[in-house]
Amino acid sequence: MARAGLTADRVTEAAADLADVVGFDNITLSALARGFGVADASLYSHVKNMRDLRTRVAVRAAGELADRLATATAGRAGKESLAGFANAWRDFARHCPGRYQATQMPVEPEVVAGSSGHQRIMAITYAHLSGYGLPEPDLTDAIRLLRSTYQGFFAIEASSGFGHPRDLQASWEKILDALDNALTHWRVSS
Amino acid sequence: MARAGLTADRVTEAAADLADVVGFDNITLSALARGFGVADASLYSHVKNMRDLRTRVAVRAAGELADRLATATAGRAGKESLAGFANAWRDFARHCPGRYQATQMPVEPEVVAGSSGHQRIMAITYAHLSGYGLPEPDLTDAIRLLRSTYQGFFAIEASSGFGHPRDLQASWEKILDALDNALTHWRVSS
DNA sequence: GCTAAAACCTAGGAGGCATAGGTTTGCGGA
DNA sequence: TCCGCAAACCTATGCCTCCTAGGTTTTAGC
Repeated sequence: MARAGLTADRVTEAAADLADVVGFDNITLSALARGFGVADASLYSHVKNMRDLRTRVAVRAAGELADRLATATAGRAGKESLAGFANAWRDFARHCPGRYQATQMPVEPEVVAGSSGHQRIMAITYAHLSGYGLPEPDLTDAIRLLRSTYQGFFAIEASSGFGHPRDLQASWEKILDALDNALTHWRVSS
Repeated sequence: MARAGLTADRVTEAAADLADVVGFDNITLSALARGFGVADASLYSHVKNMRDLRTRVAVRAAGELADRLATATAGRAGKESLAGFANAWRDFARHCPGRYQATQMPVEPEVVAGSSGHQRIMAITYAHLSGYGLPEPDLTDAIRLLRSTYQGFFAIEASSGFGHPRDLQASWEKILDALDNALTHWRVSS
């Protein structure tokens, strides 16, 4: 009978697609195998185990996110760069929820070191704030603020956790204003 | 043989304790049953199913968090209130990670409506910012900013996601300063 | 002591992860 | 062209988890 032509890459891609549908926490080797018309055990030739698969998805998703962030911040500075970065990130979280969740997965330092996606995200994050002229360690503090705010916002948005009737897009824009303001008037450590 | 004396409440408490150890996403009815020296099926007399158990833990944890937030903000205003609120929340997230995760669980509106913990958290959140004098809808926007930032920070902290060597406590204090500043100089909608 | 509800049991099915070890497919080289 | 080998895929199996059905034992109140 015709073979499915499995590959670690194809399995990873299918897992990422599945994650976008059912959530990164709910992907299943069995479901993937069913999708390929293959027995569960067959996947273990391409992926070490569940954890390995999730890590692969995380690395792949990080690469895709890095691409988006790069184009969104290219040639921009200041508030424009901040908004481009944040909106690109939010778009990714909304349109590819499973992949986004994957980018938040805790992974070993060795994996991060070997993942160009993770590396590029960090580099872009630092670079896109250069217009605000913050010195270290304040720059790192500021990045931690932004990262926390974005991640929290996307997580709450994804779980429909904002119950108040206030328009969410309006809140989002107000938050970006507030963050820009916080960066502009940042009080540098003595 | 001696009975374990199970109760929906005792099962919920045990589940919360277990969540603090293994993570809210990793609690297991089997593990709880083992802990009580009881068969898996016995637990179904007290909780409907896994989802019901998680919801119960979420409601209980929300109550505990509300207590802490209440005492942390009592008699304070402005920056003091902000810091008290934020630090109490962070303490909770760090010392009771499973319970904290439970408070973030998406629950049906009916459950929220019937959970005094969830209601009190919302009330305290709005009340503790009264000193900044923000009108609606800006107050809601500001609260969404704080909530996002805290939730994101705690999640990243819990997963050891802050890789940079910069002292985390220092970053946290800097972030609180920035948030206080953002609230103090908030630009109200026209 | 009797009774009814609450607490707990055994049995069993469905589905998920993972390993061991065997079979088929397809491709490069003699 | 055919051989052999590696990759792709298989069956069988074991363990864990959730959950249901239906039965038994304990406990508390009258």
